[in-house]
Formats: sequence, structure tokens, C-alpha cells
Amino acid sequence: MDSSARHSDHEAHAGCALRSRGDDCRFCGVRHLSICQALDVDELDQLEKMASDSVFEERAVLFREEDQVSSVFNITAGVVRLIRSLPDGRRQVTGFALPGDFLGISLEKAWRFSAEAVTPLVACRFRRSNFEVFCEKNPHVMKKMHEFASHELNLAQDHMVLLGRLTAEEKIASFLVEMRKRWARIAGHEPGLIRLPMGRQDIADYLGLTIETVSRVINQMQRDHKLVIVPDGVRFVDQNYFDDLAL
Amino acid sequence: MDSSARHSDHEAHAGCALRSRGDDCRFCGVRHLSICQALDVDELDQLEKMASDSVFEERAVLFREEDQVSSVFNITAGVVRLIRSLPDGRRQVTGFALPGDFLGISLEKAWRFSAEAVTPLVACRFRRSNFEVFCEKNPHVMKKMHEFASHELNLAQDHMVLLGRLTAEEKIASFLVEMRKRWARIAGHEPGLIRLPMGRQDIADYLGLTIETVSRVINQMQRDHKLVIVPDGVRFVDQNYFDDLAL
DNA sequence: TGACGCTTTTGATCTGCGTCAATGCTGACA
DNA sequence: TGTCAGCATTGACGCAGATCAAAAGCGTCA
Repeated sequence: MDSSARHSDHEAHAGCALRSRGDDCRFCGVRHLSICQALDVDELDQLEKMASDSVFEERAVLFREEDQVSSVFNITAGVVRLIRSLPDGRRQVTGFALPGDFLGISLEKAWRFSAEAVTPLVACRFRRSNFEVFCEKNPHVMKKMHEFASHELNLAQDHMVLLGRLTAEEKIASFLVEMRKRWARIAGHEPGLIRLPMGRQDIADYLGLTIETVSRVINQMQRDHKLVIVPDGVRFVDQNYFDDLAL
Repeated sequence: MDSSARHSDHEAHAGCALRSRGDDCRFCGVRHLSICQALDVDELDQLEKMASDSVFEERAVLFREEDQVSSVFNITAGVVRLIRSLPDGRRQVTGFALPGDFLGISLEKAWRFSAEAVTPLVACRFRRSNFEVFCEKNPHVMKKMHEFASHELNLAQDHMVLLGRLTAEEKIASFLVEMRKRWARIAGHEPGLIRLPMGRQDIADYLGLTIETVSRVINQMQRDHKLVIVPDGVRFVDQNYFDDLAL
């Protein structure tokens, strides 16, 4: 098998299943989505020497809030929930990390949120100390990190509007549209099925709602022929309804 | 007046009143709080050549969502509200910028939020194009920008927890504690008076509440002897009450 | 000094979503 | 094939905070 065939083979399956870099970053299925897109062949080579694939089971904890940041991660396959918890058990899911997403952009000493595998997971792992040196040595990698952080900040502000000012129905619609866009970017085309690998409780904690409200709203949408609920996700029936409601 | 006397004079007034750099960054009252803290004398010199003081009246619009980013700002004196608006008029205040805060950290083409002066304002203004070149030429300035952005991201995540999971009472308490900390950092000591130059509507839009709820909760706190309302702010009576409630 | 405009406060009422409780569904395993 | 555990759904009811409406402060200006 020549390298171009291997390459396109990997691209075709981006985001679909468990899948490692195969020990060669050049053929990584999420490279075009990730921080690595910024790197030239030389830098990619350096980075590869620092990388190790690591696999997590569903529900595995990658790290907890307050833990020292000893590794940073590039998600290769699977979904992660990022969680802030209050002392009394209330939770806010601050985001979901999908293939191509990077955990550890901030270069701070300790994690400010916990990360748990929603599905079986493959991640490209770097020792934090190595990665930090790598960033400092390559200014345009630092710039890329900054661009990623800025993008995250914009998304965080979008989410503030959602949490502070949208109704339950608008929140759900926005969430579904967001997931559709993100999966589309990963797959390279608009998917018919919007995959929702996370449970209702995670969706509720992401949207600042209760599990009952999430369930009620989605099922009402189905009764109103706006979508159909299918195993592992939903399918839009009335696209315009969602585009009109979403943030 | 020698320069050290001028310096301490400026420090003493940090955050109190309208006050410019006086055309010399070395004596800037907010330098130790701002992005400029990262710079050595040489870099500060370069930056100064690019800087111009600009003054805004109360209610002035610094820029609007979607506007091209032609300038970036370092707030010298006064307070700015940062706003995301929905088409139907609902608003979310994503943050308040205080002296030392920087607007334009993301280096994106267009603003993603509007900025309006809550009080009369002095800001140190840089042409975006100049500033970007300056960042690219000085890697550790880029790193500092990234650190600022990362910090903002953490604050944004804190605010998501507040918006998604706190009660009205907890939101108000968290807000007051946040403002106390931020003014303390600017003044260099814990202030007796917590200055609230923004109106009730801005506070409501920051916390995802209505103006009536903000008013009711604060006035109830006063009736319960947790604080006293004074012109331009509040004063804590029962510090522990707030520390226990706040995020 | 009084009239005006704007913000804040207060009261009465309503409602969207939370809470509590029960039932249903699905997949794993004996 | 039945049992069990963990999620999702559904229903009944309650309440925190929204909405609607009015009054009270308060700075500004003629």
C-alpha cells in the first residue's frame, strides 16, 4: 500500500471509529482539524517523537479539576465531556471535545475542569513539559495555540448567551445545530444523522437544564415532526425550524 | 518632580479617576495590571510609539459586533460593558472591562461583541495592524497574549457555571465578590466600598436575570443586614455570607 | 423650584422549568 | 428467557424568577 492510498483511506474514516495515528502524524485522520494543521513536515516530525497514543474506556477520567497538567491531549477518536462541579454536586458541562479538539491549550499548571470519556476514546498524548518547550521554540505554533484559544473564547461567549438568555427550546435547537455543524466538519459533509453519543444528563448539564426538560423538549419536537429520535442521535425533519430557533 | 515620585503618584490613583499614560508608558498607572507588564523597557518604547490615548464619554460605543477590528484597546480608566445581542433585542453582557483590561486579545478580523463605555473612559489605543506585527516580532508578547486569552477562557467557564447552575441570590453574591476582588487588584488593597458603576440592567444582563430580580435580591440583602446600598455601589456587612454563597 | 426623563424599587400575578414520583425501555448477564 | 441496572420518558404539582404595572428617587435644566 503506498502512502497516498493510506492517506485517503484514513481521511475517509475521519471521526467514524477508533483509529490511531498509526505512528505517523502525516496520515492522521484528524490532522486537518487539529492544532497540527499549522505544522510543516519538520515540526510534525518533532511533535511525533513526543506523541504517544493513549486509549480510554467509556467513562474513564482523563484528568480532574485541580490535577497538575502532566499531559496534554489531541482527541483522535471519540467524545469527551468537560465538567466543572460545585461542592454540592451541581455540574456544568462546559463543553464536549470531539475528534481534532485539543485539551491543554492554556498552558496553565493545573486543570480548571475535569475530562471524562463519553465514548471509547483514542487520544494523542504529549508530556506537557515537552509540549511547552515545543511551543516556545516554534513561534507560529504559539500563534496557532493562541488562535485556538481565541476561538474557544468566542465559543464560550456564544455559550454564555445560550445559558443566560435562551429558552429551553432554543437551547436544545442550538445544541443540535451545533452538533450537526461539528460532525459535518469532521466528516467533511453534512450528515443525515446527528450523533449524540452523550447521555441526556450531559446535555442537560451543558445547557443549564434538567434531564426531564431535555427529554420533554426533544420528544415534543418529535411529536411536532421537527425531528425523529433514532438510536445514538436524532435526524432533522424540519431544518428551517432549527435554523430559525438556533442562536 | 522626579520620575519615582511621579510613578508612586500614579499608582496611588490607579482606577480612581480619568488619567492618561501622560505619553510615557513607564509611568502608566495600569501597567502592572495590563499586557504591558510583560514588556521590557525596549519593547515598551516600541509600543509607546504606536499608542495614542483616546477618551470616550459615558455611553459611547467603542465598537460594535461585526465591525472590523481596526484598533485594539488597553483600558486606562473607566469601565466598559461587552455585549452580545440577539436579533430580538435580548442582551447578554459577556463581561465588564476594568482598568488594565485589554480589548482585542483574539487578533481576529471582526469583533464578536460590542463595547460601550459605562463611565467616562480613557483607553490606550493601538492600530490593529501595528499591534499584530509587534506581537509577531516579540514571541514573549505573543505568549503573554496567549496567557491573557487563557485566563479569559477560565473566567468565561466560571461564568458558564454561574449562568447555568446558580440561583439568583448566588449569582448576585458571586458578582459582588468578583467586583470586590477586581477593584482590590486595581487599587492594591481590599476596598470598603464595592463600586458598581454599571446600572442594574447591565448587572441583570451579565447574570442572566431581569432588572427586577437584581433589584429585589440586592434590596433583600440590605433588609437582611448582609450589605448596605450606597451611592455608586454597595458595602459588605456580612462578609462570610457572601464568601459562602459565591462560586 | 418644579417639571421632565431616566433609573430603581416595589407589588401582584403568571408561567417555564424544576421537582418528585412512577413507569418504560434496552442491553448485559445468568 | 427472566432479571436486573441504568437510562429515558411521562405525569402531576410547585416555585423561583419572569412579566406587567405602578410608584418612588434623583439628577438636569428651564
